Parts: sequence; C-alpha cells; structure tokens
Amino acid sequence: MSTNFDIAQLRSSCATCSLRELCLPVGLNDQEVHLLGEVVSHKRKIRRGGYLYHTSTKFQTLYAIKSGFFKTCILEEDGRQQVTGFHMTGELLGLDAISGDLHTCDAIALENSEVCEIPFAKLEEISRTIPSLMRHFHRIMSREIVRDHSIMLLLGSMKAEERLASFLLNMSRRFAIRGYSETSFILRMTREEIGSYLGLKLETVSRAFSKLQHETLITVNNKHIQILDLDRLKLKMGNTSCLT
Amino acid sequence: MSTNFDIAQLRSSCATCSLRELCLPVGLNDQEVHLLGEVVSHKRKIRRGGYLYHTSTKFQTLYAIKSGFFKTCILEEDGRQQVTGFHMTGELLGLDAISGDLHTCDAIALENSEVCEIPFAKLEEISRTIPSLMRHFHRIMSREIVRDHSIMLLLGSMKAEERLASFLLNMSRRFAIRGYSETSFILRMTREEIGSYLGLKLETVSRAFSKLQHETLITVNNKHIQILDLDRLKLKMGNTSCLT
DNA sequence: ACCGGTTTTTGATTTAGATCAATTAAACAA
DNA sequence: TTGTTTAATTGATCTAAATCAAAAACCGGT
Repeated sequence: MSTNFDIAQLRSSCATCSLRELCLPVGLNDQEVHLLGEVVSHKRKIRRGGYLYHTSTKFQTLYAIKSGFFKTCILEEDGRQQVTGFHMTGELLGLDAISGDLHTCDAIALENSEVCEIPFAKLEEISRTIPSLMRHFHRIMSREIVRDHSIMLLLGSMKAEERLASFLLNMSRRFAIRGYSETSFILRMTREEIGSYLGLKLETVSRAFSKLQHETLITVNNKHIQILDLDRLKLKMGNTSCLT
Repeated sequence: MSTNFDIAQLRSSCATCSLRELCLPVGLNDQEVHLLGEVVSHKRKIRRGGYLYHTSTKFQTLYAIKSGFFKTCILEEDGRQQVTGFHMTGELLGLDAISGDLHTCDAIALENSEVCEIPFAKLEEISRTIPSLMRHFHRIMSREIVRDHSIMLLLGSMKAEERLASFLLNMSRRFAIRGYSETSFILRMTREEIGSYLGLKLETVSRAFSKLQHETLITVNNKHIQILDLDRLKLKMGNTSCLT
C-alpha cells in the first residue's frame, strides 16, 4: 500500500518474481525503477477459489502475479463456463479490461496467490517518460494476441491428443521460463477446466492423459505431471508450431 | 509517400475511412492531426490474392485498411492453413508483429484493397506526446484480445449452426459500424475460409447456410448474404454474448 | 483415521460433424 | 460465346468425441 520502498528490493523482486514480466527485460535505471515502484507497490492476497476480479468490474487495474495460479473464464448465461486462459507466477493479468471500462471475464485463483496491483492509468503515465517500458508493455499485449491465435489454431484443427500434448508443452515451457522444472510440475486446474480451455469434455481429457501415459510419453499422478520424452511429445502434437 | 499533406483532407479521411479506427475517436487538435498525418501518409495497394505481409516478415508496420477486405492466416507445416481473422475497411491490421520482430501470420487480400502503412515505432513516438492517442491504441489492442476470447468461446463450446449465426451477426455488426447495410452484404471469403475460421469443414458450413436459409432466417446467394430476421438469428446462436 | 463430497478414470453407446463422392453453379480467360 | 477451372451444394457413410453410467481415487475437514 505504501509508496515508500527500497529500490534494491524492487530490483531483486523484478529478478525473481511477478514484476519480471513488466520490468526485468527493460533495463531501467534507478530513477525509472523508483517511478515504477510507486505504480506496482500495492499487493493483494487471494485465497484458493477466490475472485481476483469479476466480469463487468469497473476498475482498470492490471495484475502482476507474484505467486500462485489463476484461470480466466467467461461465464455464459446458461451456466456453462469457457476457460480463456491459465496464468502462473510472473505473468500479467487483466489486459482485457483496457478495451472498455469493464472486465470481460472472471479471474479466479486456483491456489492461494498474491498479486501486485498496477493501476493502468499510472502505468500509461510513467511509460510515457520511459519509452522502453512502453515498448515492453506493447510487446506483452501483442504476445497475448499471438498466443490467442495459436489457441485458435489448436481449437480449429487439432484432435484431442494433439491438443493435450500442445497444452502440456506450453505449460512446460512457461514453467521453464519461470525457473521451475520443465518436465515435472503440478497442474492446479481440474480436468474439466483443461477441457474447457481445449474445447474438450473432461472424459476426453482424461482419456488423452491415459493414452499419452500408456505410450510412455508422460507419467500422470492426478495433478502431478511428469514428461518422460519432450521430443516425442512434440512429435505427437503434429507438425504445428503451436502455443507460443 | 510524401510527408506533405492537407490537414483538412486528413480530418475528412479520418471521418470516412481507414484512419477512423486510429484517430477519429481521439479528438485531436490540428497540431496533433498534423503529427499523425506524417505517420500515416504512406499508402499501398494490394491486388486480390496478394500478400500484405508474410509470416516472418521483419518490418514492424501497422496497416489501416483504407478499402478492401483481408484474411490473416497461419500456414501449418503440413500445408493446411488456419484463418485467424477477417479484416474489413476501417480496421487495423498487423498487431501480431509487435510481440517480436516478425509477423506471426500471413495477411492476404480477398479483394483489391488499399492500406495506409503506419510505422509502429513512429506511432509509439508520437503517442508519447498525445496521451489520448496512446490510450486509444491500447484500447484497440485490448479489443483484439477480447475478440479472440469470444472466438475461443465459439470454437470451444458452440455447435456448427451457432457458430455460423455468431459469425454472420459479427459481420453484420462490423458492416453496420462502417456505415454499410447490416442485413445485406457480400462475404468476400470462400466457404473453406469461413470453415477454417470457425473450426468447421467447408461442407458443414454450406449445410449450415442451407439450414438457416430453410428456416427463413437468411437468404444465401453464393457470397451475397441477406439477413431476414436479426432477432431470430441472435436466438439461434444460443444465449451466448459472442463475437464482440 | 474416517467420512462425504468432489474429481478422475474407464466402459458402453450415441451423435455431430468429418470424410468421401458426385452434381451443379459460378468465375474467368481465350 | 465456349471451354476450363474453381467454388458450392447435397447425399451417403464413417469416426472422433460427446454423452451416459458406474466405479475408483483423492481431498478437506473433523
């Protein structure tokens, strides 16, 4: 909450956690880090199952995930929900709210999590004086668009097993980027949520997991996944360059 | 090509064509319009079937479509292509290239078209001095993300007829925004391209068209579509708030 | 450690849409 | 105009994934 903070601490937090997305690759000087610190200093904790934000929420805030795991989803009027993304430690959340004054989806914590709130207006303001920050922010937005296009490719033309392989490889890569193991990780979401994201029913997801396990490509222990053969898994997903 | 231009002309072109997306809603003063004019003054013509840009093209340019119709698509290694979007007069193209140095898809003209080239670096530069322009640009990017999420919803949980209804209503709305008829329009793309976009085969698209026609919701004359009952078509697509 | 609810797995059956195939219609060039 | 190519429609069949169903594993709370 306080705007009083330690630059060294911010720098190190940039290097290790949530703010890396936003400022690590930019190469800011001390004064710029100071400015940015004022913007990102507000922390917030969300318990497992809790909402980070709701559809139609008005406040325009971005969130850098300091620790934890989220899903974003659209709730249809008939009750079903479509998962539009999963978001892990170090990633940025809330880009959808910029288009209008309202969020267009719900963001729900899949485990106890902590985020930094980033008032978007303030970020715009200081990024005007720090071109590299603005550039970096634009790249993040564009990357989101590109990722969504890969998902469209996946949903539009891949079959169940390819989708799951694609998904696992995407998760693997994102864990690797954050410094976690790329072959052994816990998927916080349920089979149903994976299914919703991949355009499949939960039973189909489960079957696909089993199939990949029988082929000794992965080991499945409920939510704990171990990838036994990354290369062979890549072949599985077809020759597509999917899920950026 | 020239940086010498008439402010009045730019203003009027803003009001009527491609640049509306970029500058119309912003409310710029004369000096700002002048600045913007320097950025968007380079025009380019593309013939039907021609490429506006290729995957892995390096130049970072945005394109405002002055007139015409484009598709963007990802070409898979096995030859199939996934259409990721259709883009009509007045819309902005090329947002995918910001994330890296390369375009991540092809943009192909579906009819003879004309675009304004907007060097992205220059746009960033001048938007630093025009906050409302920057804000507006961010909204455009965010809207793209939100739209992609609607498509994910469509691909993930709608059935063939709902998808087509959703698609037609989206087209209708976009035509309406640009000042064309919302109930009678030409779809420049083939059934195969619609199918690729909607995650369906061309035969299925054709059948869905026929079905909607038999139910007297629309009239189909090859590429010319006439919507007979907008409200009933909206019901068709399920209670989903799809395709922003 | 036990209990009640949720999540996951696996099997049997059904179905929407893919695939295969053939006809008709439109677009285009000579 | 005519012939040639490409696009669209419609029908018959097949299949991947949805749906229905039931058992097994896991989780959180006491």
